[in-house]
Amino acid sequence: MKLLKPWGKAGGDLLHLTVLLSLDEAPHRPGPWVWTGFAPAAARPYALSPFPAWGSWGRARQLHPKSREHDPAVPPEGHLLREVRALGAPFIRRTRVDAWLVHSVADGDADGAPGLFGAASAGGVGASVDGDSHAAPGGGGDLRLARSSPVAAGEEEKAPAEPTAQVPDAGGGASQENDLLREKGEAVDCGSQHQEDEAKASAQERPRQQKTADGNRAAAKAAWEAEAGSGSGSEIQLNGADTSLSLEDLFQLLSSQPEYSLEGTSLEDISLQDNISDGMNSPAHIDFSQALSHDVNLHEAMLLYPNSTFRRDPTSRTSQAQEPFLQFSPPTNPEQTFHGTNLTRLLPVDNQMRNLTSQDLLHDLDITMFDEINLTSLAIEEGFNPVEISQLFEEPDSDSDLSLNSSHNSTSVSKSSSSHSVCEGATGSNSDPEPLSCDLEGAVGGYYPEPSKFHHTDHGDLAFQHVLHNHTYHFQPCAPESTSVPFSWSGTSQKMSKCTDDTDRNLSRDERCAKALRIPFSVDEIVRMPVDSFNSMLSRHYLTDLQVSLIRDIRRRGKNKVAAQNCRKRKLDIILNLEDDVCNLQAKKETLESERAQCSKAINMMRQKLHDLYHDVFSRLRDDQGRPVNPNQFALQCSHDGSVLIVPKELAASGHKKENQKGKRKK
DNA sequence: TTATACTGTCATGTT
DNA sequence: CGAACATGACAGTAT
Repeated sequence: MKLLKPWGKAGGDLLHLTVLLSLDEAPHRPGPWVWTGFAPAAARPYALSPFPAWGSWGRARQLHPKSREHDPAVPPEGHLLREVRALGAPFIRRTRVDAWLVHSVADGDADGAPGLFGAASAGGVGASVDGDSHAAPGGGGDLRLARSSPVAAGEEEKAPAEPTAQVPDAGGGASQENDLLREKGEAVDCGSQHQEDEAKASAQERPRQQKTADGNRAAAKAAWEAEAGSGSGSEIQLNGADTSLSLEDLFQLLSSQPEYSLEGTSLEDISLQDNISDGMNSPAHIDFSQALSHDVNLHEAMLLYPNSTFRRDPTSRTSQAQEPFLQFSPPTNPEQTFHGTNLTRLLPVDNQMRNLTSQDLLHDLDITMFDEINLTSLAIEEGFNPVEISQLFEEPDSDSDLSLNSSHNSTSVSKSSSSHSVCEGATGSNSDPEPLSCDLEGAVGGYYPEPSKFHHTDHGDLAFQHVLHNHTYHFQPCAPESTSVPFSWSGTSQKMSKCTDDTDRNLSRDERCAKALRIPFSVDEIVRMPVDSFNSMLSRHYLTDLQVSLIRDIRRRGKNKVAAQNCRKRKLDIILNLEDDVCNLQAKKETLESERAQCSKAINMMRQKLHDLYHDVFSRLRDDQGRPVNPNQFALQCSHDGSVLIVPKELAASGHKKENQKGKRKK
């Protein structure tokens, strides 16, 4: 059994609620085993096993996006839910994440290695359903799958015997799943192993939980458990003995589709409303059906204010989300917040209690967003424009852009070991995330045609240092060298931020390097300029060696880039032409073969006609005595003057030989 | 996770 | 001889 992990671009992507499939590869039970989960929107096109090796289903296969649209076998992106429906509702309803988790833990995943969505957790998307909760420092992920797993796993085995512990409708699905598990020999393994792991997990985790969970949270949790345990008020009783709303349960709920109403219990009726959004004003409750069908961002749902509606605008979301955090003092230790150790502290107390389950869920979903939110909230308190900060945070190139657009005292020099070019490093670490450790000494110390453009703002540096002093922001994702490169925060920050976003986002490495070294020509000019103009240009301007070197490198690389493009285009053309030639030749061959067949057919027809005519003539011939001529003894022979003679076959044969000999002699 | 396509870059040879 | 060009190979990224 394999779980399809979400992958793809994690950074900055909003978490969308979608369905993730996994395939059951058991050879004796072909067909898909469907699991559900969360995935970044970017993973959706691949949610149907893009790699044939991953499953026997093989319906969807990896195709280049260009070719995918031509392949009817690959379902369009928007049809995933329909595909899931087509696979059968019971499997969808009976999603079991914990079973996999048990295996994962047993395989050594308990140390916090990426689990179901652990891989994405590092990038911030999909971070965790699994839990990273295992590894969440400080026990932030105190709501673990494993917590409900033992019961779930036990239930996995006991499901047929304890149908009451299931969702009213889940009995059928449970039995089917149990059957599947038994066939795979995993159910027992799941159960036993799961309980062992649960014992370990609970032993390790609970003290941490007790340390980290604040009183409100504990109270809320207790209240919830009491309520759920009593079975009253909860329209869906999840996982029997363990009455807490686990992630797995949420998985089930969220991944189920509203039309599969869980035996008459639609998602809208699910007690999640009572427990997740109960604390909020009622209009803000999460509409899971909408979420499922419209990819509503879960964070939006979580952060909804009573009078808010689902918004997709990140800006509005940011500004909206920051409000609750304003009520709190900034965490004294940013690390604590950035790693999501106690995110609930960022929420108001009342919401904290009410959003317990959603907090737990969403904490695991995307820590990155919380990082962003924390940063934003902190920045607000520092008097910075949250939008700018958000942009900086989101901007993958913000490091380079910042260092490029602001004045610098110095930066590290990074020269290529293989050449004299500056800003090397793209080869090893391509484009955007590249450190861009350009040598700016020449830029700072050299002469520039437009020195007025440069404004060094000491107070800006001080402002940033102030920020660094108070909050050690971790810009590593976007600014590995930011600590050594002070930049202007104030005054020009707005302009800078705008410039960063609007103009630098799509700059190539050479363009950014050229900008960094204040080279007064565009990259396009440098590359396309004729060599004479280029040389005269270099001589006309006072340029440092570094600038000249960079310019020549830019020109060389630009030329070579164009050459490579042309070369590839040419190669592609050649290949296409060859393919065309092959097609043409094949068509020609087929044509010739058909012509040949037609000729053979015509020849045969002619031969048959001649044969018939020959016999017809003979049948009409009579000798002197009026008897028919025997065609075995005589033959018809055409003379040169057109007359037809009847000759004995022996003479005709000798006559043919003589003619053939004459013909050969003539030749 | 793996396969594939694309792209930029470098080294090297050719024009 | 140097510049431009062509191309194989490699690495990184996107899908």
